[in-house]
Amino acid sequence: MRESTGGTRERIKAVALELFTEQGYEKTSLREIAERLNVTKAALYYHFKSKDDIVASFVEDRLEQMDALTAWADSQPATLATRRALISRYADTMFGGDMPSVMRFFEQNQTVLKSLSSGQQMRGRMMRLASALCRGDDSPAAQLRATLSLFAVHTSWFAVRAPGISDGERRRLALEVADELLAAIGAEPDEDSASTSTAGARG
Amino acid sequence: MRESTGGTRERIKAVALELFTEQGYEKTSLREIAERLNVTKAALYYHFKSKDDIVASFVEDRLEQMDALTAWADSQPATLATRRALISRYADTMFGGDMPSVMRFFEQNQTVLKSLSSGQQMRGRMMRLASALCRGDDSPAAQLRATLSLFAVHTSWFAVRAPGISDGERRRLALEVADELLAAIGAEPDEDSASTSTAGARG
DNA sequence: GTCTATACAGCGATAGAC
DNA sequence: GTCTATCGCTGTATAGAC
Repeated sequence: MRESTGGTRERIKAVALELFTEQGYEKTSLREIAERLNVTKAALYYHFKSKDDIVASFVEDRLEQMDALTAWADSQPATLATRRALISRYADTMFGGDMPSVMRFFEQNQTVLKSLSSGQQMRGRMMRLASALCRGDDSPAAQLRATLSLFAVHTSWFAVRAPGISDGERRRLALEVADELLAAIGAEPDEDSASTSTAGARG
Repeated sequence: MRESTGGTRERIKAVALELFTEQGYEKTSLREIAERLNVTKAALYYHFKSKDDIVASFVEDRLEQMDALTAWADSQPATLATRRALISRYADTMFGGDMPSVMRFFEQNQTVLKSLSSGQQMRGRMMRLASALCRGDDSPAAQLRATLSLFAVHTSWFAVRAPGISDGERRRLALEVADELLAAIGAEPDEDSASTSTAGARG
């Protein structure tokens, strides 16, 4: 390992992630982070180029995770079973996995992440995941359903207001609703869903 | 009318809404707004108590709009038809209505609005709308479905990446998916959806 | 290589003059 | 109703101690 002084860099990451998630990126100052670690603001600048760079540091791992997820999906047949397995694996990374906290941070800081480069990368990965979820059906309805199924996983964290509900139940609930959305992808359109179908060429 | 100098207050509101939506609340400075109006920062403080207060000013109208929507829903029978009519009216305020721009601002600034008082009010109204959407079925699944149906309306703005798709088509699409989600509310559970059942094993 | 001290321009906000 | 001047704070940058 490269940290020689007891992993100050890792401690910064941990505290920053906690504070950013709790009170938001913009409302958390570097002074606040530094004080919590009993160092000065400037010390942070030895370990990170900027405030944004702190975010980038703990987003990178997550990017690789999502890339792996997308790559796996693309190697599977474009069936409902694959879609369901994909959303289930995605839920694993949100609920049980090694870093659900990073995703909570992301969910909490959507706005500011739009202007952060790492946020835009994350956004791109999200869209690619949604694309993987509706492979074989690039209709607008399928795109919307795929995106909403990802949202179901995110939303189950705060939308469900039940007294003593557990994380496991939230996960199961999210997948139940997500599965229904995914089941409607790839099915033949029973209505006039033709509309503007210029049959977009997708890469 | 109360504006004597040509409606400076209204001009501030208009410029602020535009900039906040375009580049985000935190990344827009009062100096930027003031310069655009050829006044100084301090002049803004005659018209508004704070930066937050500018947001509150154009959020208030929207709150009343949502209150009216919720009140109407509560006066109707708790049927699927009511739910569908409600989400349709909601989509009207997002797409065709008088101020879709305010909603776009909201969608763009979710994070910061969590700490703004007007944002919390808005959040509360959103939850009440979701509650109205699942009246008669307070199961966790129903709450999740109701929330997602609102998200379907929001999400259709950016999740659907089709070349020349129109606002009307986005609206129709959003309602198609939302209707499916709403149809599953209040229906008798055909599975082991017995709420607190600890049987979470899904494969 | 790790950190402190110090400085800077810009921020939201306030006080008081015109 | 709008100004100038100022406050404490922010993210960022650099010089230099160990």
